[in-house]
Amino acid sequence: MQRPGRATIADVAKAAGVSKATVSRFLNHRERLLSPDIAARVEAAVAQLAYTPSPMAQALSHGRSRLIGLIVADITNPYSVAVLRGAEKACQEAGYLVMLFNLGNDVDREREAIDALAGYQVDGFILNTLGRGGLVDADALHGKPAVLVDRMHAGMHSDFVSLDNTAAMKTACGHLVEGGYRELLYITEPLKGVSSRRERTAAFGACVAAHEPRVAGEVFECTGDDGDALDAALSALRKRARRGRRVAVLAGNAVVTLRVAAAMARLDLSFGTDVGFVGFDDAEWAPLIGPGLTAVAQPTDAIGRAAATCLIERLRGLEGPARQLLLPGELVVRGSSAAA
Amino acid sequence: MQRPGRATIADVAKAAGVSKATVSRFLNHRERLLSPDIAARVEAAVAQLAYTPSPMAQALSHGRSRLIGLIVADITNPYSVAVLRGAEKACQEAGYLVMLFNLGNDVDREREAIDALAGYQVDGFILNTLGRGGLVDADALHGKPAVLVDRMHAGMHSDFVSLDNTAAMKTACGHLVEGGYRELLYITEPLKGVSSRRERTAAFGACVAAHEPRVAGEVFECTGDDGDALDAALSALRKRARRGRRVAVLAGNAVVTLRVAAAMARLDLSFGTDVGFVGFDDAEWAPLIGPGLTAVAQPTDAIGRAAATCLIERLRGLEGPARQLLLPGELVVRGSSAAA
DNA sequence: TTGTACGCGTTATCAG
DNA sequence: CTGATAACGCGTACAA
Repeated sequence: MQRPGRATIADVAKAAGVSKATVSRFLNHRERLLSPDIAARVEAAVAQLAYTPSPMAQALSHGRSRLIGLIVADITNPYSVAVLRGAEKACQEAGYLVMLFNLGNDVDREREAIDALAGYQVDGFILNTLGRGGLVDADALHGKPAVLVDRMHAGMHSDFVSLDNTAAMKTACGHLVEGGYRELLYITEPLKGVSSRRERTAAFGACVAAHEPRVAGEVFECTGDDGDALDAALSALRKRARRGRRVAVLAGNAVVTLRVAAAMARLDLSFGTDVGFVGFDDAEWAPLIGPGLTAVAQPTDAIGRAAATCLIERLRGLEGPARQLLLPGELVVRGSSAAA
Repeated sequence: MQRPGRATIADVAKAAGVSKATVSRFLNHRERLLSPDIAARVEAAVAQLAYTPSPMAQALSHGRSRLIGLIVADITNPYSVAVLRGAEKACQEAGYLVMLFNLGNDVDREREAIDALAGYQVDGFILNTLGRGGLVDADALHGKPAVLVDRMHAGMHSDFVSLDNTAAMKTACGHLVEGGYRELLYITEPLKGVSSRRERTAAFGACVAAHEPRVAGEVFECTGDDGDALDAALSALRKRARRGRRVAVLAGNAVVTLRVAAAMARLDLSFGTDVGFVGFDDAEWAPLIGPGLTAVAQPTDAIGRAAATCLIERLRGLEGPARQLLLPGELVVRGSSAAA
């Protein structure tokens, strides 16, 4: 029994009557032959002392830590949590541990986060951040590989995993148009150069253009502070509906969906009857609001898994240009987008 | 310029023309006097090379890693995320980093999680788990301190931080009784020995007893699989309301609230008019369901902070018996518990 | 006040 | 096939 920590490789070596090197080889280079009796002795000693190598010491010596740094812009965002969950699962299966760093929406802390994580010798990064706090380039990453999730950073050629925003938006718009909606309002958080927001907004514009002049569309950037502006936008939309032209809102993510739902309640408007609705992100509460909220469900688990897998492939030495994985969303139809 | 990693203490020493020990002292023992010119040289070298000590090597050598292991039963639970957020903030402020391990509701992986984290020399643990997978005692913690959050483990004398369940339940019940509700149904996830669930259930029983025979109460354990049973329980409750005796449901947490809301929709029942409602956990969507869901808001951020602070105090050497921090909840009244 | 030498636990190299 | 030995980066007795 050891008093302080766990058994070390030296303890095992002593117990087995061999050298530390032999023990190390027994564990790491099983392919090379060891004389059977020595192997047996080592194995017994390892088992008896319940020996586990110290990842810290391994990291120091061998260079790899089997740690993956996951940086999230805002852990409050259910999307991020869902992705994190998928990534964590994949990492654990591959023998990696995740170190989480939450930016709490403080853009400037991204550099700090990377440095802190790099200090612990993480083998690579999964980044779900804005990437605006001081140009996160390959250099700032301390030469370690990274995978970007949902948000592309300008001038960074890392692997990238995300929802296929263009296709998803096309599906959502198509569904509404088919259901008879003719005035579409896309509500998004302020673009601020966030790639996913820009992509969705651009795709929205393209969809509307494809149906013009039968369909009209508008974009509204919605901040958290200014509920009045949102109310105004919604009631304007409602008023603009004339001659049976039905109106609908598309929400850029779950946060916006919540804001829209609150505004609808304030204005005493009903989903589906007064205003059609489709939102990105299918939250657990989506079926319970009004007649049920139609949503574009993101394959968050798959996105997280893909990000982790991608990164681990790189860690295993995969070379080649940056890859882009765009995963398809799924439209979950509920009462809020009922046809005429 | 270093090719591989960052500058090491040796690089700084060389650049300043001193020994590694001097550099180390300059950083760690500022109180002791160093000759001013040497100090200046070291300082300059440190700045110029942008030197940062490797936490890994520090951990290996000095024993402490400035890492805190946070083990969560289920990261999908918004409560856990909120607590995590508070804990993470406090940790960062104190210079600690959080390593997250998510059990994904797999009880048996708790031991695995602790061992993995201990391998990385975490200085202590924050545990939000069931504590049933193989008796997590002080021994299994590798001698490191721990703080329990929300769920007490049997036979473990660690610090404990949680909502004051008894007081919160008393407030919730009192509010309903005062509002004229006379038939109360408390719906909880299966108790399974989870301390917080048991406490709330016990407190519910006590509250009902205090008002008997004016008020009647019942407890229903609601699994995720069996929606029919929940529907039956709800419609039974509804039927049992006679002679103007109003009925209400209390939900043990946000997950249950979601299930209840779904069941209410299936049965075409309305919150507030048909059935009163108060739920534990005030989720962001609570105001948007029906007439707004009355909720017991937990001080999740404070709980997380308190847990982290508690642990860090122990890490700094605080002795003494295990402490219990019970933080008060806040009742947020909305339409679902409207008075007669 | 500063430098030397060693230990932390592991892996890799190089002899044997 | 196996055993010394030198890193890895840092803190700290101990010596000067």
